[in-house]
Amino acid sequence: MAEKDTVKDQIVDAAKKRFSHFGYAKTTMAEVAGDCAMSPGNLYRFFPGKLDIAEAIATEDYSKHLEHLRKIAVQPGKNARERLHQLLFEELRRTYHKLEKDPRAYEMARVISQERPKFANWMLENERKILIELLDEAERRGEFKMDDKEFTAEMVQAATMKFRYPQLWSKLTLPKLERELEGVMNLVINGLCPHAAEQRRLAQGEAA
Amino acid sequence: MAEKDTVKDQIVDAAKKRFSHFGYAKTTMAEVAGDCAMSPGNLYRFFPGKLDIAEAIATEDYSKHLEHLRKIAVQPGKNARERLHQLLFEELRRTYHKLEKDPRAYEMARVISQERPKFANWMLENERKILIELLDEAERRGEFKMDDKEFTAEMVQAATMKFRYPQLWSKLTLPKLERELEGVMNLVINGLCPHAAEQRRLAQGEAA
DNA sequence: AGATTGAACGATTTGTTGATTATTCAGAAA
DNA sequence: TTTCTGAATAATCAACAAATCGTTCAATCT
Repeated sequence: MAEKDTVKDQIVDAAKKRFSHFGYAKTTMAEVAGDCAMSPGNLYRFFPGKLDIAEAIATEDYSKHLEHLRKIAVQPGKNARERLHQLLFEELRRTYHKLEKDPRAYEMARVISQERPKFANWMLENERKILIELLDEAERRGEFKMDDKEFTAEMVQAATMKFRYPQLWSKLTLPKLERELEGVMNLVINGLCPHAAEQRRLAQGEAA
Repeated sequence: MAEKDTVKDQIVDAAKKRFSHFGYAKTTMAEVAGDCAMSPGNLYRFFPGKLDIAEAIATEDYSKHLEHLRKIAVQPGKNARERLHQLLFEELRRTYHKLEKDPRAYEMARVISQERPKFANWMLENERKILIELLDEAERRGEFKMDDKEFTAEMVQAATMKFRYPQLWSKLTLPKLERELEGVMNLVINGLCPHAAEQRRLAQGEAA
């Protein structure tokens, strides 16, 4: 089993190099197998298929990102608004830069989310868990107020959908996207209903 | 000029029949011309190209829809929350049903928004104007409170982006989309900040 | 003159072929 | 037995040819 894991890692490493160098479509299983000094057929003892290797790479990469987000969400010395702000902006900037400068990453993101819709869903769920923790703590501290935290987290994600895979949906530049995300975030936090003016001023003062 | 308009209408009518029957890609300019008892070349005295005929059809259809939305937005005897609710839901249901049951409509929507990004933008702008009027009146009546109405309208649109061309972005069913839109709308109206409880209860009571 | 045509042109699509590639599996190696 | 191989297979892709179609415009008609 430990043996298997190191072989899997070897395959993932070889594939990672090929994919990022030549792209997903342009690297063949035979090449990856060759890099690992094994036959193409043998790859299938470790992965069900080519896409699963790509998924393993994406999972590994994404897990690191998740760690990062988790740290942001529990950052001490910052209020919930600030942490939510940083969380959403980190998400936007990461995917924007990743897909912007790296056509290989873009290709892999497209293929995986096309062929494995479950994967995109799994990412959303993971982030929602972090979001729920943040909301939960914020409510305990009296910063936010909501009925159902799970549902609210889902709605925050729905409202910020546009900023998740920005270049799949619009051709907006990063500054414009950031301006919009800022606006949507304020809308979601403050709402349209008129309420205590000091609360609003307080919150906006802190965000700056 | 009046002459030209009736010929244009004739062309649009013929194209509308063909497009909805056989699809945009599968109907040729020669066929449309034949239906109008004219030569293919003559079509170009009335429209710059095939896409522009499709755009004319879409514009005509969309204008009716806009009228409908406008009526909803100024509906007497309903508060701003209710009218905003109906506005957003009407938008969701229309596009959902239109694209759901009619693959031809889906094809045309895809082609136009792909080749004429300006058109999708124009639709957004038109709806934003309605939204701004609604927000403006709501603020005057003290129902909503915001800094910049234009910007807020833009943000409401950004937050509800997911529900605009629902099937281009997700495979969710209409009931699930409606549930989400309901949630996002409440979030946008009430916000996350805690505020007067009676306001929240009042608003939710009215929405039901 | 202005309006209209339809053949001509270039771009796009379609159909076909051959090659490449992911995947499988019967058997060889360990 | 268990691990691995590599040829066989079926699916996909690439390249090329033929056909189709959107668009133009010189010629024709009114």
